[in-house]
Amino acid sequence: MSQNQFHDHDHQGCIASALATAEARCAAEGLRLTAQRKRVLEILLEEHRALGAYDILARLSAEGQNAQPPVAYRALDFLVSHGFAHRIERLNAYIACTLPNEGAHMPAFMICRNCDMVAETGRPEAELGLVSEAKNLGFAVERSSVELEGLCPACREARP
Amino acid sequence: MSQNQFHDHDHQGCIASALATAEARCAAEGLRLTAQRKRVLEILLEEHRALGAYDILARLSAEGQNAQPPVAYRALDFLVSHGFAHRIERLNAYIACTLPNEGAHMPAFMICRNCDMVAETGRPEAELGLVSEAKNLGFAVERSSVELEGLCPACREARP
DNA sequence: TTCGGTATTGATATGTTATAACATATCTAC
DNA sequence: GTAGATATGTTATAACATATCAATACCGAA
Ligand SMILES: [Zn+2]
Ligand SMILES: [Zn+2]
Ligand SMILES: [Zn+2]
Ligand SMILES: [Zn+2]
Repeated sequence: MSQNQFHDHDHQGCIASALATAEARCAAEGLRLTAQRKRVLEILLEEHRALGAYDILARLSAEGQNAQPPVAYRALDFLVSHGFAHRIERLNAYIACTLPNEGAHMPAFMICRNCDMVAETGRPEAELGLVSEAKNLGFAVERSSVELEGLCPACREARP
Repeated sequence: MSQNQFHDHDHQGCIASALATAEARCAAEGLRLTAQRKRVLEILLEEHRALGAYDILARLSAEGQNAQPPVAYRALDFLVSHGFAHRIERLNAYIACTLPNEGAHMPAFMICRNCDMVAETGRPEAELGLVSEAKNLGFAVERSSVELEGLCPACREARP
């Protein structure tokens, strides 16, 4: 994969590699990547955008499944809790992790307000600063949600 | 106000000063801090916790107003868009700004998962790092949401 | 292999958060 | 006072998420 999801990249390879990683990690860790969970991950991987649970349900329904809300939420819970996907709080939506090899990590997201694209950044040095800043105040960070909203490179050029 | 909201402080003064600041800024900027907006801000200021729109509606109803959802959301939109309150994405809830003098700013929040207290930190150096990191990727940050979840000082001591 | 516990799925109902749409009231400027 | 803009009242509905319980699939131990 190229530097980040805002730039052109071999997206079929991007999907295949994420799926392969998920299968390998599940096998290694004794997790069950069932058909439903895998299908939801595939749906998330199709685009570098965040999908709502009901978007996923709509896709499943289009494939003939009569999927009800718990179906999507259960699969998403599995994927999120094991680090194969993330929840974007600002959008009430979900996106496949682009760094599933790293296991649990503290991602940061850039959300384009124009085209809805979402890119995940790797290990933002900055975040370590935040965590230690919190520690100085006596607060023990367990999870973080860092989401930046703005214009992606393509949309910046299109409407400067 | 003391260093942050996790520690004891003169909360009546905390409320009064935030209200005074809001009134002053609205006067200076030609904004209308109407009775409803002011009341919602007062409700938010009562505690250093985030309240959902429907929590606010319940308080308004308890005071005799038959307030419907748009009443809360409109007041919250006003308060948030002018920097008197913030939305906590992770909680789908709202909290009064503790730094209303600074006008628009990029806050970071620490959310205690045990007691639901929320503290706002001032100008986290770290965040500047995130923004410049995004810039390097060609992404123009316009808004940010930085929310840390964990245990506040009091809850850390209570259950170590 | 069969049993029994655990994890997953199916299905229905409900809870929670947020906005659309349109009417009415209030304020401000002319 | 009238007109335009802003704010509020009111109803309905969209969008997001979970509770509950029954049925089935899976997996290791007897
Ligand atoms: Zn890709
Ligand atoms: Zn874009
Ligand atoms: Zn206070
Ligand atoms: Zn606490």
